[in-house]
Amino acid sequence: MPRKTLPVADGGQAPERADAAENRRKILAAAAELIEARGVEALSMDEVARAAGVGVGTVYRRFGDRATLVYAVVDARERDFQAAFLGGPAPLGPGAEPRARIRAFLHALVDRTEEQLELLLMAEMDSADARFKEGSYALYQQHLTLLLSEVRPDADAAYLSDALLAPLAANLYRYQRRTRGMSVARIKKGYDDLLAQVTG
Amino acid sequence: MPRKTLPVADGGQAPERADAAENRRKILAAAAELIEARGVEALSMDEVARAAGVGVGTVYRRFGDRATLVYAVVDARERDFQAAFLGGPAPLGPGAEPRARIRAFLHALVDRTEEQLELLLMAEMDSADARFKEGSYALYQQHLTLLLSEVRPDADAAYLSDALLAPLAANLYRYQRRTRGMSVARIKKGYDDLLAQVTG
DNA sequence: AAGGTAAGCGGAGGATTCTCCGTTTACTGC
DNA sequence: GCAGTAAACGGAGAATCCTCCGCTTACCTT
Repeated sequence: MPRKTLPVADGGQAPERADAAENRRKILAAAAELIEARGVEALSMDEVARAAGVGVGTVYRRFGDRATLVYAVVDARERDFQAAFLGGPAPLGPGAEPRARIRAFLHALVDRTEEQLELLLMAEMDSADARFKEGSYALYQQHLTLLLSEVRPDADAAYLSDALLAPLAANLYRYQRRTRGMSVARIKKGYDDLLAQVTG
Repeated sequence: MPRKTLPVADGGQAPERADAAENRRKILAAAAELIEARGVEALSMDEVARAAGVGVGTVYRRFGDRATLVYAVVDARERDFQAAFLGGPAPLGPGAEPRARIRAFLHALVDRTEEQLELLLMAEMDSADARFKEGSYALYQQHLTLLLSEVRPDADAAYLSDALLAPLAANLYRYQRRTRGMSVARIKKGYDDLLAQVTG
């Protein structure tokens, strides 16, 4: 039953040979281009392999599965956002008080979910844990945990940040927007209320 | 590209012919049995069809896709839980004060997520919105919204209940439990803290 | 109770994802 | 340089999901 076999995360980080690195670049570029051109829905692994000029086996060795590949594309697109909250200007970046940074961070995250919705959705659907394992989730969660622990040192900041990021799961977000017709403003307002309660 | 085509929810509710209803029953029973016997991972639609004694096309006409079928099985298993919070004894059922009911409800939901994790995971992965569209999510969300609006009439209860249910998404829950090693108790405690803040 | 019709049925086949493993290639130590 | 080895490559093929459409059947109307 080859439908899905979650690839075991290999603990050791072998330094990756030169040809392998080159192929990773080619594959990533090809995937990004194909998505740009025809949408995520239409992205097939065979096609990516052909466009990148490698065998399909190579695509799978580098990226494990579809979801991981798509997340890699998302990540590449988000590099600048990540730089912004790590080292950019306040209130997103350092300098502002924690409460303000948390708020700015979550609002920004709502915006990027809105923008990348299609991609995120596709990636989430293909693999149960690519979102957490491969995507930038770990980074976001860590960032939020740190900020929260400053504001509420008594609480389980790690759990709390999971809980605050959870409503941004692509499938829920899409359901709220498309099926229930909630506006982006309403979602942000909902977050504000939540934050007002949680961060005091 | 036939990988996925979300079935359009047909607004009209044609009353379903007798043979169709019978086949639905047979398919559901076969699916439940196969899952029981060999796990969700190994469940193939062709196999379900064969075990139920119908064509594979019939399975798809009745249930649209894998996710919907799996959710139907989950729902069948959860009938009693649903009865418990709708009409059972307090604090889950009516009679207790809203705050206590909310707490009992979420704790119970954590337990059922723990129990049905494999099934929920599989169903979530196959379809982006089967969880919301087909599963009992709507019921849970409605219930929670009602309780919340009693406690916090000023807030956006609908959004808030989405946000409180979001951490129970199977993929996040599994990640917390398996990869990060959080205990069930810790998760419940996290909820308690959240509730203490949100419901005052 | 007979005829008409909308709904249901079945299973072959297209499309896709991912695995497997024999062959090729980049790096290391001498 | 050169040989040895671990890593990477490629693509055929297995497994699966879901669609399509010609045939069949339950239900309603008269």
